[in-house]
Amino acid sequence: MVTNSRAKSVLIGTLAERTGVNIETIRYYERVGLLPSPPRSEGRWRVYDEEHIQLLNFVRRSRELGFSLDDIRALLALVDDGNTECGAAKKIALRHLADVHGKITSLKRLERALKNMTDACRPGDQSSCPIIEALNTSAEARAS
Amino acid sequence: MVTNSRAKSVLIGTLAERTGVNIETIRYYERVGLLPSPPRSEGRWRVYDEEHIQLLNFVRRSRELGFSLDDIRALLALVDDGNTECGAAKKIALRHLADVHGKITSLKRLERALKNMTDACRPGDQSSCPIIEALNTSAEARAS
DNA sequence: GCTTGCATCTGTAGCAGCTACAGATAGTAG
DNA sequence: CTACTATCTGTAGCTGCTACAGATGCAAGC
Repeated sequence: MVTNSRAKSVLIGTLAERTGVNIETIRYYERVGLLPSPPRSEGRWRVYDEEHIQLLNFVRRSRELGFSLDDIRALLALVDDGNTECGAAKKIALRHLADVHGKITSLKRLERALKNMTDACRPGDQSSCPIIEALNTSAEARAS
Repeated sequence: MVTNSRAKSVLIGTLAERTGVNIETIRYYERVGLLPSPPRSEGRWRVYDEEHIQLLNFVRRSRELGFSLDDIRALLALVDDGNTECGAAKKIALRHLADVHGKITSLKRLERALKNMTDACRPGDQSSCPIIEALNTSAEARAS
C-alpha cells in the first residue's frame, strides 16, 4: 500500500523553518547539485516532502561537523548506493578529522605567539610597542 | 646628506622573492589599499625601495599571525601616526587572540564529535555505518 | 472581480583573500 | 632586429553562502 497521499509536502519556507537552513542556502544547495531538484507546483514553486527534509537535515548536520560540500556529496552518494560498508565513509571522516586536528595545532601555535605579544605589551608602561616591534622585526632576527 | 642614491630599488618580481609574497598578491594588496602605490618607471613598471620591502614584510608577518587585512590596515595606520602608545594595537591583538581562542574551542568540539564517530566505525564489523547513522539521526534523538 | 500582501521565483553581485589567466607592452641580450 | 622574459591591466575563479532587485504566484478580504 503506497502512502503517497499521507506524505505532507511543504514549500521552501517551511522546509527552511523545519531544518534551520536559510531559504537562499537551500536553493544554493540545489544549484550546486547537493540536493536534488524537487518537483514543482503549477506555478513553478518547489514542493518538498519528508524525504527532502531528511536529506537536508543530513546536509545540515554534516555542515555542522565541518564537512565540505564535496565531502557531503561523496557521503550522500554512499547513502544513495545503499552502501552500508563503512570503509569509504570512514576514510572521508578520518581525512576531515586530520584536517581539523591540523587546524587546531596551527591555531594553537598562533594563539601562543599572540599571547606572547600581548603579554609583553603594557600600555603606558614603555615608549615603544612590542606588538609593532614584533611585526617590524624579521623572523630571522626574532629566531636569533 | 640624503642617501637616496644608495637606496637600491627593485621591481615587483624581486620584491616577491625577497618577501615570499606572490606577485599577484602584492598587486592585490596595492589595489585594496593595504600597500601604497609605488612610483613607476618610464614604462609604467612598479619600482619599490627598502621601505616598501619593510612594509610588505610587516604585512606578511601580520598575515602569518592571522590578522585580517582590515586589522593590518589599522595596525599600519598606528605605525604611520608614529603612535608608540600601545593601547590601540593591544586592543586589536587581544580581539584577534580572543577570536583565535574561540576558533580553537569550537574546532576541539568538532574534533571530539568526529573522533566519536570514527571510533564507532569498524568497517567490516557490522552491517550499518555509524557515521551515516549519526548524520541521519536528528540532534534531538542523539541528545536523548 | 479586484486589491492587498505575502511567498516564492530567477538572476546577479557581494563577502575574504587571494590565485590564475589572457592579451598587451616594456625591457634586455645576442 | 629578433627572441625572450618581465611586467602590465582587467577579469574570472575559488568556498559557502547571503542579499538584493524585479517578476510572478496565490490566498484572503471587500
